[in-house]
Amino acid sequence: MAKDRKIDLVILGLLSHEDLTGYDIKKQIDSAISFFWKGSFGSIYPALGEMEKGGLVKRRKSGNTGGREKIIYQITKTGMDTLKTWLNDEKATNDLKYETLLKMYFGGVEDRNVTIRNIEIFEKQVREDLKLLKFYKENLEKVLDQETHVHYYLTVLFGIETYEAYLRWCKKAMKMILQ
Amino acid sequence: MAKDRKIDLVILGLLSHEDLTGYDIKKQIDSAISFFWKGSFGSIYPALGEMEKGGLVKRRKSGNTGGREKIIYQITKTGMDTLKTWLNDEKATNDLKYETLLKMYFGGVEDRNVTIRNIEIFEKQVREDLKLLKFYKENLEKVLDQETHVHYYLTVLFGIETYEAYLRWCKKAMKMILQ
DNA sequence: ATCAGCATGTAAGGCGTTACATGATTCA
DNA sequence: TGAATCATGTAACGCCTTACATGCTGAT
Repeated sequence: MAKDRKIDLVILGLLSHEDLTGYDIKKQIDSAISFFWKGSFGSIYPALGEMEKGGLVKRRKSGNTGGREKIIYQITKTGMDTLKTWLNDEKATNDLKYETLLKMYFGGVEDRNVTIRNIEIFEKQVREDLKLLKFYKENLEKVLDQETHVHYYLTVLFGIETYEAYLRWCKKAMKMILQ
Repeated sequence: MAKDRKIDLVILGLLSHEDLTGYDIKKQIDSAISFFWKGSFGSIYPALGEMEKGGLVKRRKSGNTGGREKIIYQITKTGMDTLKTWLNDEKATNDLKYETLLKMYFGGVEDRNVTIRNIEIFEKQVREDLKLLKFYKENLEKVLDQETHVHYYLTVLFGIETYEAYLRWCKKAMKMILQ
């Protein structure tokens, strides 16, 4: 596996639950984990190819119904070991880039209305995302008896907790700027 | 200026307050804004060079005391305009990559002790960072009368608010896993 | 017929990190 | 004298995004 490429682990993680096509992987990244990770086709397909060469995943014989090719990938024993090794590795980098905060930090060169506007834009986005996260939460609560769903639930809880913190900050920040 | 390179804006933002060397810029990135933005010499020096060509920054005549060269950069009128245009631009991408959450999401393939350990590692880091953020907060409160410091203060408040949310999540998550 | 969604893949280019190369100054 | 800090810069390499190229299937 490539040295530091996290997309490989994301793919292995998804494949550890069920066999998927590259297209399915993209869809799952865009829905369930999109608020804390991103991935594009241009990174997924090449990664799948290299991982196949490396023996981390393999193609499953697919019942091609005469249509366009459709490659369903399956995780191998080696792939599963790689995933577990990573889970047990104590180092984890959380790489956060808030352009919004950059605009706060340097906002002093402009009129305060600009900063106010930037807080409003952020707040609007956060409210929308939070709504979605709460929807996920409700759905997961119906199936929490299954072990795997507890892990999904934890990430959703994380999202809700931080997004609510964002909203509290918006309120405080607005108050400070307006006074 | 390069199309989407945010390091340029960071540099312009820092130079809008005071003239700095590339080395100074790196130091400021590593201290004040490190919890929401990163930057290395390998990106700062080339960016400064290109921005000079583009007329966004210029070299200030420096009193070289016979020692090693030391280039002090100054923001130009064009640079200031670029900075302001960016501040007024409504789009801002907050790009978050939490490897910790990835490990939560896929934690189901391993024993729950692994997930517990990963939460503990995260919590330890958060506690340390939070201590530092609170130290910054106290120092800023002494100089809050100055307009610029209000903007710095806002980012620190953001950090504290979210890091405290992280800790609340750690507690909840631990409880869920242990039950 | 045509459009959205399914499906795979490549190419160009941008951005960034790490490691390396170089050398001065200051302090123990 | 040696280490830490100040100071600038380049080279190699890796990773990712965007845009493009291609074509099937099913619904309207």
